[in-house]
Formats: sequence, structure tokens, C-alpha cells
Amino acid sequence: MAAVPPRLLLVEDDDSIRTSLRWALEDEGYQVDEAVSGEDAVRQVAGSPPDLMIVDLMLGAMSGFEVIRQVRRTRDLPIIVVSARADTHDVVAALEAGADDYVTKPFEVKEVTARLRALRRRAGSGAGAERPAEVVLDADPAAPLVLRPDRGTVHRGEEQVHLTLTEFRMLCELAAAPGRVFSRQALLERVWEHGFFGDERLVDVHVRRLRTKVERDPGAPQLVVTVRGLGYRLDPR
Amino acid sequence: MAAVPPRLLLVEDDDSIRTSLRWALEDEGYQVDEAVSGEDAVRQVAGSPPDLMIVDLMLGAMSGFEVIRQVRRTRDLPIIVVSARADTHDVVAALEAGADDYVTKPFEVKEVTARLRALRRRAGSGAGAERPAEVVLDADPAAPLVLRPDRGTVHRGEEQVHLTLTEFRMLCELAAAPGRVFSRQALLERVWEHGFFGDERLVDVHVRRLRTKVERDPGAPQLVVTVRGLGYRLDPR
DNA sequence: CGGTTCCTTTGCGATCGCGTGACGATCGCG
DNA sequence: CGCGATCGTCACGCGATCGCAAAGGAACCG
Repeated sequence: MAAVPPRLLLVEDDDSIRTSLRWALEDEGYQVDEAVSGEDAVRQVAGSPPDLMIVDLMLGAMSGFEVIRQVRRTRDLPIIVVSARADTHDVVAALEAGADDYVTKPFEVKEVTARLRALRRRAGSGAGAERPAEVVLDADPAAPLVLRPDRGTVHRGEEQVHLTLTEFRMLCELAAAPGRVFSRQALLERVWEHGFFGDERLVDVHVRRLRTKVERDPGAPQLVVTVRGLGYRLDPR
Repeated sequence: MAAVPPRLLLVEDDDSIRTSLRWALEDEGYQVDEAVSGEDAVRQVAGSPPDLMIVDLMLGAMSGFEVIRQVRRTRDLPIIVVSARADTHDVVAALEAGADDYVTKPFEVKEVTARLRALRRRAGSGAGAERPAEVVLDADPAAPLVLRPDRGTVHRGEEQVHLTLTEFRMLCELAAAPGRVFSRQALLERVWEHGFFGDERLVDVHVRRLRTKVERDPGAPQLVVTVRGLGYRLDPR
């Protein structure tokens, strides 16, 4: 799944359902927090908002509808409702309140996790934070250096910096994990499709060409840094 | 709702269900297109992609699953499945194939429309599906270049610019994400229905033809820009 | 301080990617 | 049937880009 597991808040007062759901969800790679009442849920969301929620409609004092409305006032996270009532009015009301999906009990856990995945796919691809369209490599206030992977461009301030394909790919690769050292071998495998079976020194040449275009002072590289004996590393500023 | 009503493609082979759904959906403000088979649906999506889809799983030759997969290869629009089968395996399979929601027959129309709204809220807030009636590709004050996707026209000032179907589709695709690089492969999949299995260089030829009609100076293209090694990109001005 | 290893820089020929123009096949329409 | 419009394919040519090799430097080590 992700490097850092998504946090899911499970709002359910029935102990046995809560527990079985929790197990399945943890199997799916979620980090599960629990809430046993509406008030509890709202409090937890305010304190440390999760990435997703599963809400039972049948709660004590505060209804599930109210929980959803409260959460929606401040957060846009995916919410799935589970409920014993299959009545259309409840479904409509829950969705109107701001829920994203509605599952009736008894439900199979498999279905809930599948719906969660579908919802995450949809919510994540949109406004979400998946992959930035823009990476700032050098925050020079006068002329920042900006990489836009999906546009195939690099800009120094207003000016577009022209990179060759290899240079561009290499920069993207390095920018994917800023600060981490990439061995020449790793770069050859990742930048050159279908791998490459030649001299590792080739990387050096391209690094150099990249530097002349991207560094403030190519004579003293600060952005694409050499790590002697290991490889190269990107140091954004 | 929106100024221009959202277009919904209803894929359902049962006449009575299709008709009743259509009425309800039109009441909700959707412009409804219909498809009675999987092939029909895929063709319509390729030709003029709708904003949303409702797909019945039980179709003739091509299953609903296959329809979803085909559509998902190129489009990110919200898809709701309706099906007579309530089996969890089907639900999971449909969601895995790329559907966003799954409703079992018999269903209340109210519930479907409520789920549509919830889905649109989620999908619309993100990267977004607004289809502008007009896209200004070149803001030349004397003779602006304007693309009207839903009318199938392009104008340079008062003059209409005549494009072939392929050229027009290609321009629309590029205009759907201005600034983003499209690989030749991506363009072949999106512009040519049923995909295309020939030489990628075909794209070049059509780009060239498009340029002669659309660029101020076809000798030095500024609008449809080549990104060497990657593909093409639209740079509106 | 000298040797060694590793990195930088440079120049050049081979190759690749793209633009261009031309051609034949096909389709729709009068 | 004949015609024009459109499409897919191809070969050519040019410039951009790449891979390589070899000659400097720079950093490390005893």
C-alpha cells in the first residue's frame, strides 16, 4: 500500500462488529482507530483527523447523520456508512448528509474493503496529494528552479530550461527521493528503459551536462551533489 | 446544477428499466444518452465521452465488467453499476474493475440519484470534470483561436478553421489537460476508437496536419509543442 | 608527499527522433 | 461511376542527442 499506512476511524458501538471489521481492515493495511459514540468520533476527528471513516448510523445520543454533518463541516475525507436499515430514505439521507457510500448489515467485510479501495482511488486521484505536479528544486526568491514532471519542463524563474530526455528523466528520478543517494547502477536501471549495459561513467557525463543547465554555479555544484564512491544525490534548497 | 447539464450514459439492455431510469435522471437534470450493449457503450465513450455512466452488469456479448475495464483504460469518469446479483463476489469484482459504486436490483431510483450526487460531489471537487463550452487556445487580440468541443468547431477570429475528425479529437484531447505531455501511445488510445495497433509515428503526421491549420507559423509551432522523446503538449497563450 | 582511485571535462562520430513531402487506399457523396 | 476528402504508410534529411574514450583534476590513503 502506501509508505505510511492510511489511518481509518471506525465508529461503531457494537463490540463484535467493530472487532471483526478492525481485523479485516488491519489486514488490508489500514491503521485503525476506534470510536464508540458519536461524540467520541467528533472529538477524535477534531483532534487528529484520520484519512477515512466508517460510521455506523445506529449510535447512542448523537446519530450517525449528525456525526457525518459535523465532520463534513471541516473535513473532506471519504466516509462509508454501515447500517442495519436498508430503507431507501436512510440511504438518501446519509448520502445527503455527506456520506460517500452506504452498506447495509449484514455485510461481508470483503465488500466493505473493496468499496473503501474504490473510494480511496476516487478521492485520492482528485484534489489529493498523490504526486505533486510541481517540485521546487531551488527556492531562490529571485529565480526559483521548478520541475514539472507531467509537463516535461524545468523553469528557472520565468525562463524555461531546456533539458534533453535523459537529463530530464535523471532529474525526475533524483527528485523522487530528494536527499537520497542513487548509485550509478541504480540510475542506469531507472533512467534508461530496458536497462543499460555499458560503462557506468556514462552517468557522470549526463550529470555534468545536467549541472551546466541547472546549477547556479556549475563549477561548484550545490544541487546535484557528488557522493564520492557511492553516486549522486539531489539537495533541494 | 451546472450551466450545461451533465451528460450521463445509461448502459442497460432491459427496455423498461432503462426507460424508467431515464425519466428519473432527466428529472434530476441529466442529459441522458443510452446504450443497449457493451460494444455500443464503448463506442459511444470513445466518440463522445459522457460525464458519468450507469452500467448494467448483465449485458449480451460483452459483460459489464469488460465495459468498465475498457472505459477505465482511457477515462476517469464516475461509474455506477446496477445489477440483479447481490453476490459479494460480483460487487468486489465490479469495484476492482474500476466501478465507483454498486446497486442491486430491485432498486429505488431515488437511491441511485442520491448515490450519483454523492459521487459527483466527490469526483467533481477534484481534478474535475467541468467541460467548458469554449477553450481559448490563442488569445491573439486580432484573431483569437477558440475551440468549442461540444460544437465540433474551431475558429480563428471570425473564420471557421476546418479540421478533420482526427485532428479535432486530437486537439480536444490535448486541450483537456493543457500543458501536460501526452505520449504518442496515450493519444492513439484516446483519439482512435478501439485503440490502434500501427506505427506510433502516425501521430506525428496528424500533428503536422493539425499544425498547418492551427498554428500562426506552422514552421515554428508555438501551440502544439513537441517534447522530444516524450510526446506533444498544448501551450495555450 | 607520492601513489591511487575516483570524478570532471572535453571533443567527436554514430545514432535517433522528428519534420516533411509524396503516394496509394479508402470512404462518402453527388 | 467519378471526385474530393481523409487517412495510413513510407523514405529522406537534418539537427539534436547520445555513448564513448581519453586527458585532466580532485580527493583519499598510507
